[in-house]
Amino acid sequence: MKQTKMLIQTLREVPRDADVVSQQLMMRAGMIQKLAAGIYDYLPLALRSIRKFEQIVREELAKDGCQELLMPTVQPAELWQESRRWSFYGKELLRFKDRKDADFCLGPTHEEVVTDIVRKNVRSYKQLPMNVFQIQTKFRDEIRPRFGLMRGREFIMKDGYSFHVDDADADKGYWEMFNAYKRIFSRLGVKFRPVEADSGAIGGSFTHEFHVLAGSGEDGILSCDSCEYTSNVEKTEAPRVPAVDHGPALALSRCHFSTPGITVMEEQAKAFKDDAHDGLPLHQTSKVYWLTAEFPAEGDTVRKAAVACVLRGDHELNPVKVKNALGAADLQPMADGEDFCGAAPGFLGPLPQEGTRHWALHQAPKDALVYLVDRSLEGAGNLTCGANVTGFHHFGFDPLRDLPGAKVLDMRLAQEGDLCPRCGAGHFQAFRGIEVGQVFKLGTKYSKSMNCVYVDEHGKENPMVMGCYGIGITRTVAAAIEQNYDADGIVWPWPIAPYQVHLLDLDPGNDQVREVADGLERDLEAAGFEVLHDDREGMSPGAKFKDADLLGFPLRVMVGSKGLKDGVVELKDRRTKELRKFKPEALVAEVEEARDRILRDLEIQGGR
RNA sequence: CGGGGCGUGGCGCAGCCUGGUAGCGCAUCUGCUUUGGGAGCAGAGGGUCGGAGGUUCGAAUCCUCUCGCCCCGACCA
Repeated sequence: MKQTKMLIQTLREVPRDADVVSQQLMMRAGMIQKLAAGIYDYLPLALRSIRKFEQIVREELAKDGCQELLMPTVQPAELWQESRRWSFYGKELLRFKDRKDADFCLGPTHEEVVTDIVRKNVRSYKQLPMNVFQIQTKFRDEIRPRFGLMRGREFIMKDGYSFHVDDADADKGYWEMFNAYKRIFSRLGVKFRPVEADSGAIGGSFTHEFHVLAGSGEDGILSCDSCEYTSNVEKTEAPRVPAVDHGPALALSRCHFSTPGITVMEEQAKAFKDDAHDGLPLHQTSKVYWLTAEFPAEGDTVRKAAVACVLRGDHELNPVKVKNALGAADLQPMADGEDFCGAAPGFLGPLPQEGTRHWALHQAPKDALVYLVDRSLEGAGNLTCGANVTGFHHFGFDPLRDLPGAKVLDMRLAQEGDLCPRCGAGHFQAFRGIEVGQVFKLGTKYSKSMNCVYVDEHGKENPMVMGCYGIGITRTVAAAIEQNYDADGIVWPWPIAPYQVHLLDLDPGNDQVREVADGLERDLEAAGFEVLHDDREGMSPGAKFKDADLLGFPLRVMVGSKGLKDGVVELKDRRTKELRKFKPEALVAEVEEARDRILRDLEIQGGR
């Protein structure tokens, strides 16, 4: 392919509104352009990568007998009303009316439509299990689209759905897809991790996310360096740290330490001084997070509760754990915690001070006030805690003794270096990840509400058990760039590079050079390579090098009069920058060798 | 939705405070000279200054309204 014939306009400068690497590089490389907030044109180069990744997905899913179909982007409201999501789904669901004033929406996902298809066509257990998927453009009207293709409003997604006769078979289907996803991301040529994830409000079911590892990732991941346990920090089980022995139990001493004006935990700990102490270790302090929980509505009343979460001073709170443990619909930091407790930030505590709303609630029925204690504080005593009096801390605090009715649970944020609670041998390593795929066991949520049933061998009707499986196609391509770039531009993984070889004619005005370059283009294409031939005239070699670095195809071939004078052309590896020279006749064989080497390296490095 | 910022040729920006011929770099086109890490010279094309209203002899510039976009936060896959 001649570059002069291709729609590629590279930019030397970074567009002002591009704020993540993948977006900057894709815009500079002329791959994408923004059409509106969160909506992008996929120009030819980008589309080639997208199509390549789609092809990998199709091939791997075909191995598990998944069937491809295509469902409309425009969906009628009726189906969404039937599943009740028409009202539950937020504003991300873009709704509109047709000319007859009927309600429609742009599909952010296709559970309703696929369930409708299956219930209309599948009647018998003999037809199950069934697994269908599509690769389709989705639309979610995100509150704040950002990060280019990583969080657009319009994006391409592979979404698959499986239907089963029972739970056990759904589990089987789940693990089948789990393994298919491992194959897909391995073939993609990026470093990734399947991680255990929080299943959120849907609850009960299990789910894995697939993350491409990248420093710019939005999600924190902890992975045991000894066993397979890898999870999203939102969910990671934190090991129970044994209580440190702080000597014979003391009684609670109110307002024992005065540290006026010092609000930072570490500095307070140093400033806790009395006759027997000159500062305390952080693990002898405690901290409290005051939250407001809202529970699912029962009738008209929404029940709220004040929640005090007590943790060791050097531990952090994981609100997702608290939310799940309480079964809360919503959990927020208490908006008016200072007023509630009667002290300034830095001096809030779990023990009530007379005359405050906290004090009043403390006397009242317990379900409006909940005390939670992290399990790493079980058995701990002689601690400090905020006094709920500005400038003061109590001493001799024993959470379980002093907070009657307190519940003990794991609610701390696990961190790098923590002992793995699964195997008890390894320690957590931290990664940042970009979520590009998810496998989810749905259960009967949709089959029940939409009456998607089959007849079993006893002639009895049962709801099908469902699973759903997504891969963000466009997001994955962007994530691959987030993981593979350098100061000069993109460094494409071979399997999704728009082209594999960038052939630079450094002297298009020179007939001999042009002939050799044209010949090499033909030879390489005949050997099965995808070649972009930079035949642009009147451009300095330096400019072509810069563009080639930016576009980042794995191999670069350079043909110029300088080299041909010595009878050689050059081959450069984009990633290693290794440069080799040889006769033009040897090029195809050399390129083949380089490809084999690159693919071999990918197999070793990719995945885990 | 709360806070902050920005809209000026395709891209990046200046001009606005203090109203008076719309400018610079990149990109594009023509010619000549160049040619191994974003070449030089000469010339050319391209902008209703986001939109509407107002003030004024005169508005990119001042005022009002409005639309769009970006960042931080909350939300979400």
